[in-house]
Amino acid sequence: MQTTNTTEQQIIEAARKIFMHRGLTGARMQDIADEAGINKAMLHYYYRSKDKLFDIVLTEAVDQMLSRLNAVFSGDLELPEKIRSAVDNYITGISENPFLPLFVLNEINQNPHRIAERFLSAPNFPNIRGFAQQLLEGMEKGTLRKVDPVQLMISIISMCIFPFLAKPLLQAVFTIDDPAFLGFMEERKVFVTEFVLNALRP
Amino acid sequence: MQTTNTTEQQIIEAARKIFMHRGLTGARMQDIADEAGINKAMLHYYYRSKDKLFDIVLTEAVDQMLSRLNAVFSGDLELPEKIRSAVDNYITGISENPFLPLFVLNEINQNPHRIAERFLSAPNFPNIRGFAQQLLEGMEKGTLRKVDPVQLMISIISMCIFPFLAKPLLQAVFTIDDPAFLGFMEERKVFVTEFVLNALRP
DNA sequence: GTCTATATCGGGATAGAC
DNA sequence: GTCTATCCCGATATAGAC
Repeated sequence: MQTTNTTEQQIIEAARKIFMHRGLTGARMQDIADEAGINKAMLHYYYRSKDKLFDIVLTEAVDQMLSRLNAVFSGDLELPEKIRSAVDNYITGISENPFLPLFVLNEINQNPHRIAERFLSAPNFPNIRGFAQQLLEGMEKGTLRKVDPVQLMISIISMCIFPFLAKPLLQAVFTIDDPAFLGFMEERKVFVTEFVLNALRP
Repeated sequence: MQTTNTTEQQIIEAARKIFMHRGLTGARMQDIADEAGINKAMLHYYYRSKDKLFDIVLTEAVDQMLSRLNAVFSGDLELPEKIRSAVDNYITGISENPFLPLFVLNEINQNPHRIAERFLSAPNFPNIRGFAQQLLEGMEKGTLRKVDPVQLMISIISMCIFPFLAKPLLQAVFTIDDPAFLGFMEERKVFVTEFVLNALRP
């Protein structure tokens, strides 16, 4: 039992890459085989069907997104620092895997029930209540302007994720290349943090 | 030449519905024919191929999104009122066609070059400069906190669009049904407007 | 213009040799 | 475990009668 580059691993990695980019219906088994540098039949030998293979990739992806959400809303930092670190971690994480959000959102929209269940039953489902509680306390004390915590949480996530979803469009509109886009997202960490904290001033 | 419900029209409407929901690779010509209440062969009679049909739907969709962006950033209102009306119009517009953003973002990511060109060469490309200029003036006068106009514009759009992209997920996480979601988006119009204006206080 | 029947093709899946 | 060849089905596309 070798630790790296076993055939199963190669297949999963290839499948992840192709499925992420093309989606379930857009991906072809041949593409995955080519990407993995093996034969098409091997895919069926190790994983019985396209659906099975896809299921594994999707589960991994959902898990990964949940971990990120967790990172955003858990921990016991003070609010400003928590928001700063949340935005930072989130944008950094997605930068390493920029197709992940679109992939997950897509498949959720294709099959809401199946995936919603998977999210809710996940062991690492994020601790939303804790963050909301922390916000409410700040509002009671008067250090924060009163806003709906749910609206706020969704706004923070929106501002972090959306630019990745619309990346090619933004690049076209503002004529920026790939390195410049990364720079833009680095600046965005600061912008979003400042933006949110300023919006929450009483 | 009748004004409504010509066969071409029925086909386009059906194609729009199916393509929006399933994407290019996920949609089947049979589904479109069923939806239009006609025979599969008719699709090829009026529009030569699946690709041709898809192209028409996509072009329409891109156009529609550009119009919305235009609505957000054009006009000659004062800034607070402009932002309020922009958010309102945008959320209302997408509510009527909630699959549009995911559809467009998807196909942009599948084929960045083709679609980016289409965006940029569109006659109704939004007047971004005007809005940015308006912001800069406010910042000079000291009525607005200084921020990067591009980051701001993307943030406003993010907060309006993202909830629609993640709708099934949000519904699962917060256990809200369809009517409640609409209510949530109504409240969001006010929230986003207030949020942005407060963030821009000097 | 509208239908039925059919050709054609791509891609998922399996058989079987090695 | 790995390969080649092949099966088989679903989906696009076309032919041709009416």
